[in-house]
Amino acid sequence: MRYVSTVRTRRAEYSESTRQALVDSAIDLFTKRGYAGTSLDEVVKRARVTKGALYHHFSGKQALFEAAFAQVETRSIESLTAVVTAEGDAWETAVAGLRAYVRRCLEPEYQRIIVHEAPVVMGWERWREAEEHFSFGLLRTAVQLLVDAGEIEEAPVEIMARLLFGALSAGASTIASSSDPKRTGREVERAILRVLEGLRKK
Amino acid sequence: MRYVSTVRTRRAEYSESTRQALVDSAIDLFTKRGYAGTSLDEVVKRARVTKGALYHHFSGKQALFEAAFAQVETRSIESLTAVVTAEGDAWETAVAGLRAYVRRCLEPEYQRIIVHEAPVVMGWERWREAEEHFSFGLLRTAVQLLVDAGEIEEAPVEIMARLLFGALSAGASTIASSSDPKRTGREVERAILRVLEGLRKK
DNA sequence: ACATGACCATACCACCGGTACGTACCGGCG
DNA sequence: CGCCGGTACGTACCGGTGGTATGGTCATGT
Repeated sequence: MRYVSTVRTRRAEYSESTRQALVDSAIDLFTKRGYAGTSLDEVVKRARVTKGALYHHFSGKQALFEAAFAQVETRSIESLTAVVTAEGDAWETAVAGLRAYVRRCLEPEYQRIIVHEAPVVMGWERWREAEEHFSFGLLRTAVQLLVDAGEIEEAPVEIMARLLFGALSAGASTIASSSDPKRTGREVERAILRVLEGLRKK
Repeated sequence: MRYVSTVRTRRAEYSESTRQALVDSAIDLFTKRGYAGTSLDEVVKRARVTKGALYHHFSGKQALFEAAFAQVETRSIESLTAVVTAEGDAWETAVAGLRAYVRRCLEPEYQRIIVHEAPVVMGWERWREAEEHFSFGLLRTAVQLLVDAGEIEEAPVEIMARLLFGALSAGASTIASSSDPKRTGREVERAILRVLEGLRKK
């Protein structure tokens, strides 16, 4: 069967719908119980299909996770790019992007799936590669913009972005598990800002 | 049977030996294939015992992992405390400790078990609690010492230590997966030093 | 109209973590 | 020395899970 781009059959919509239901179910369960803790039986049960449907759309549990990963990341990118690519002072937009990213890190689905589970489930190398097109890629371009604008001193952008990424993730985890997330959130933001200020050209 | 502290029966030595063999086997396999990827059958096979022995010494796979975790961390602590508690300039010893820690992060067993797998296997909260007595506790005291010595500006030590911990882990991962680890190692060290210098009081 | 393939359900298998239970053997005691 | 209690395992088995094999249904191209 050839899918002509102009047409969109009803059957194709059904198929896409079940696929989407599977991914949504997966995101929900992976967030709550983690990768190892969720069974495919439960995923298909919530999506009201069977494993036959799952294995038709995905090659396995791993692939299902990667689809969930991509979906969560895509949702993030859409809102973040708007912030980072805004006009105006480079430093200000960078700080705004930082705040936005920290907020996103607080969402349970991002916290669990992207930050914590993905590196072990996908393997660090593959995770790194995937992140090039998503959050990390955005962060790196943001750092690059700061360097280009002469705000921070010349440095290997790749390395700096990696370190910042790690610090942000750790900060997000700290906030998420804090007994007073609001307060901790402010402290983390202040701390990261201080780090950035330390890197800033005088 | 009461174990009098002065005596050490031959039987007890055998038992301790098999326990140690199990932990060693676990460390080896967890490092190579990760937690989910290693089966208990293989662990006991390499240790030349059966699951009966394993479940006599440990309550389950999770407990075995935590034993491996503790062993790897204990090995690290011994060498690191020597560096950090050395006499001399606070700034210098902190930098030396940093170098030592980055080196340790490059060991595959530390990289995989402590940095990557532990937070998901043990759960972030429990991992955080355990790390209080190990690497992270050491890092935090190091940061505290710097603050006390007036080297860096006042700040929530807990938060700063968390961020540094995350940055260090990310740096270590970057080095480990680099095509030119030596060069990347130098760059990461320089980058982290620059971050620290940025925090330093003028 | 018929073949074809997309889409999905059902039944089943191999494997893994965990449990139940049996056993060999050491160490103390009368 | 004989008995006994408990430790330190080995063996057999179970429920559940990821993955596969097979078949059925229905839209769509020819």
